[in-house]
Amino acid sequence: MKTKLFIVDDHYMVIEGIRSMLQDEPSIEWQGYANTAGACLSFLQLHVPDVILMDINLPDMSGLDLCREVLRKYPTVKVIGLSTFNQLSFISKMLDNGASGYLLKNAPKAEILTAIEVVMKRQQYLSLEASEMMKKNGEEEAPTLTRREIEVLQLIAEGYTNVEMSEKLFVSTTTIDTHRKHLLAKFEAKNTASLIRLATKMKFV
Amino acid sequence: MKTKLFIVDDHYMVIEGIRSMLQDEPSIEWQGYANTAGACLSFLQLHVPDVILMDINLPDMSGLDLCREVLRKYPTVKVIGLSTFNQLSFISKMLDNGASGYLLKNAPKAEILTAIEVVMKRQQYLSLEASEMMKKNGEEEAPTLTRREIEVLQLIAEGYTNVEMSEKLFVSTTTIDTHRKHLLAKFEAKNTASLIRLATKMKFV
DNA sequence: TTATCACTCCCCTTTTTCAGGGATTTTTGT
DNA sequence: ACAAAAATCCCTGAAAAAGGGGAGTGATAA
Repeated sequence: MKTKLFIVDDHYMVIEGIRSMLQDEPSIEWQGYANTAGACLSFLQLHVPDVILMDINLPDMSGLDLCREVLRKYPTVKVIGLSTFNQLSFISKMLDNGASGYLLKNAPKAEILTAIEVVMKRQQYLSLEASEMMKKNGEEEAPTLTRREIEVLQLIAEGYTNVEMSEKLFVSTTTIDTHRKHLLAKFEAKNTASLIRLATKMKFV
Repeated sequence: MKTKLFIVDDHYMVIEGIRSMLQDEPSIEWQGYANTAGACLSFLQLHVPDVILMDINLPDMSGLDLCREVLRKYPTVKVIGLSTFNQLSFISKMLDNGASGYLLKNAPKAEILTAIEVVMKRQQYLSLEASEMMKKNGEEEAPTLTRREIEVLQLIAEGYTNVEMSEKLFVSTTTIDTHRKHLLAKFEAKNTASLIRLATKMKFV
């Protein structure tokens, strides 16, 4: 029984690479690829693969959202996240959204095959390098922010003062101050500078 | 006369993709690939290709430095930078370091061939999407900072206050304050928050 | 039907940063 | 050797942020 494989990635080179590596594998049935989340969802209306290799960064939708969406509609599909080193902060969120595993884009052929085998057995596959990176970077996990906090955070990063924000958002300056305190607490930052640095690294800004 | 092609990228999928796309091209002679800057330099001692496709991010050295190093030793080589969208800020630096062109990793086969042709004619190849992105982001140029200013900037980003920095660097708090004023002026930032945001985007932090 | 959470608002105090100056001493490049 | 750039130090006053409290409302989920 061949494993039906589909790929979503906006880099032709990556798609070509995987296709070239796996097209002669007897255990794999290459179903095709999509460059965008939209193209992926369209394809799934016609064919449902066993495994989807999915890039974290897509032009029209984040891989996070696409993953959730796909699994909501087609719960039997196994999703394996694809990423490069510097995007590891997203991976745990990807797993939270139901992905069965993740691979780094420098994975050799054997590792890709192993990952597909493992997730087909309904187990989780985590690449070694990546899970090590997770431990290192895992200490600084991105906090959960509310809508308003994200809004304020982004205005702070743009250089707005509390007074300016209060005028822009039609609330009191003390309200902004409260949001600010919550932001500092959630990021465990002692001042605006470290807050913005952390927020930028965690892609909030 | 075939064009001798070599690739430096730490993602197997990208290497496989390019190899698969170009291996049957009559105009291209595939010379091989390297995963690291070190491996690349070793290879070049034995064979000198016509064109090198070079990723901006390598594990052991930045593509910027590798590009400069390679061109210093082998000035006849043409280097084409490879990148994804979010690394465009590096591209202009890559060109400054002597690269002949750059491609995005979602480039189709035809574009890669065009790029190789163009740089072989000693012309520069800039991918359309990327050069557009350059224009947008090109307006905010990174200012020139002194050693001390970079030092202070990084400490600010880590959350140090002026007093803490003055103790760490064994200077007066007023000195730190002066550096800080210069930083704000150079970045045209009105406060610490926007300073750190800009500095992070420009890779100072 | 209570908690819980997000959002809002207020008080007070202290610390830190910003905005203006001005000025001296090292480095560094030519 | 000399000019330019960098690094150092100082003053004052105003503005902004941080630290520490408390508290009411509305929505929503258990």
